[in-house]
Amino acid sequence: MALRHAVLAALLDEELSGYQVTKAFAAGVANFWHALPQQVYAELARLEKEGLVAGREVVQEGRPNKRLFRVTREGLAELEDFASAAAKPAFLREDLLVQVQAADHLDTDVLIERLTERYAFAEAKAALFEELLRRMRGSLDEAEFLLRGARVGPYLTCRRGRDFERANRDWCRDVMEVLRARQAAGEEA
Amino acid sequence: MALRHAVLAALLDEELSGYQVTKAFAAGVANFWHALPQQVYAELARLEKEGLVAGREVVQEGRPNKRLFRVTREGLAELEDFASAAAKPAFLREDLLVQVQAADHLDTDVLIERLTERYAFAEAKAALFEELLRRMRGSLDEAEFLLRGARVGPYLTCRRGRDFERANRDWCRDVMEVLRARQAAGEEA
DNA sequence: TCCTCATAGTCAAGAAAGTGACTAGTCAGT
DNA sequence: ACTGACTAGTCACTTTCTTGACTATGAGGA
Repeated sequence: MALRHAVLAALLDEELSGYQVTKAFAAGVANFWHALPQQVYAELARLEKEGLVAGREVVQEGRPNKRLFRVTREGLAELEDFASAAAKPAFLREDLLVQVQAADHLDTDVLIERLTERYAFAEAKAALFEELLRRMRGSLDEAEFLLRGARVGPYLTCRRGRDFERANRDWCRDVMEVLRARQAAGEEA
Repeated sequence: MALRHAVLAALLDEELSGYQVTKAFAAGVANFWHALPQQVYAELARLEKEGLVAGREVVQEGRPNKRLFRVTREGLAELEDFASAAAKPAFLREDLLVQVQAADHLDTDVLIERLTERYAFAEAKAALFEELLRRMRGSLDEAEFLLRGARVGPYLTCRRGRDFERANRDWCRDVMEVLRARQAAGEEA
């Protein structure tokens, strides 16, 4: 049930609309958690019913009205509770890992296509995170920001996201190199 | 539906019992996918019903009988199909990331406890993967094994697992450093 | 003018994953 | 004699996640 805590964490620093929260959890920019709009709205409704977040209607002109949510005192207590319990470590769970696991029994060229796609995706996502980090830092250099900046939490998680995608990119590169070298060695024989 | 393909991939190189497959997917040694015994057995049953794996009973003395499974031609075709479609990239989805995201609103000492736990876990798991890699390599050095060893697939996924846990460990270390430095700076002021 | 994108959501259904409990025999140690 | 760990599984249930479709309005471009 970490989505509920992820939503709470997202709302800590500013009041956001449900729509804005869904954007934060969207595929491209999910810097610390990912979820679809339907999940987010459902979770917000549950959180509001339980009094962990409070919503208020904001009437807008030129576009649909929206509801802005903020975390209540009870919501913060819930988060503190969550943080006080041991976090369960996550597992790597990638389709591509399954495909590479079977590499010795599959067509190398097909696998290299998959790796190339994943490489490009990882590269793009790492660049996006890098850009987000730059914006969070503002004019400060990193060491300065980490020591004195407001809100390092989102910065630190974003950095993990960037490094994760960099690691994915590098792994894809290495695996492609290995597969190509073996292919060449095989043809030679 | 990647568990089914993960199970197929696990059975590619050798005939295994359901129990052995559950061990391969267990928390400690899940080098490319993770699942509980119940999930594994259920998936094996489904795969057998669909003719993607074939099981045979092996009578044992001194311990319960077991069923050994192997991948059929249809099963391999299914895996090839799976590999020919684009793999969907996974997201980082860690409780600890949610906790760190909220770092600016939570107690630093509590968070450092969580980070210390995760650090130790990551370190242990990375060491386990390292040991597995050593065993897979045997007497060959890595470059030699990657070029000429049999079955590099499992080796490459295991390496990703090791690097993932190393990255987790390093991130935990860095985050703790940042949080401690801010704590010290705050007390000083 | 039509088409698409962005805002701001909602509903229903299904697949996948996780939890807890339980059977049953063997072996090693206290 | 009892306890706990290992082998080898199974049943039932719940939560979580994903898929797909659908409602509105307004702005900008071809």
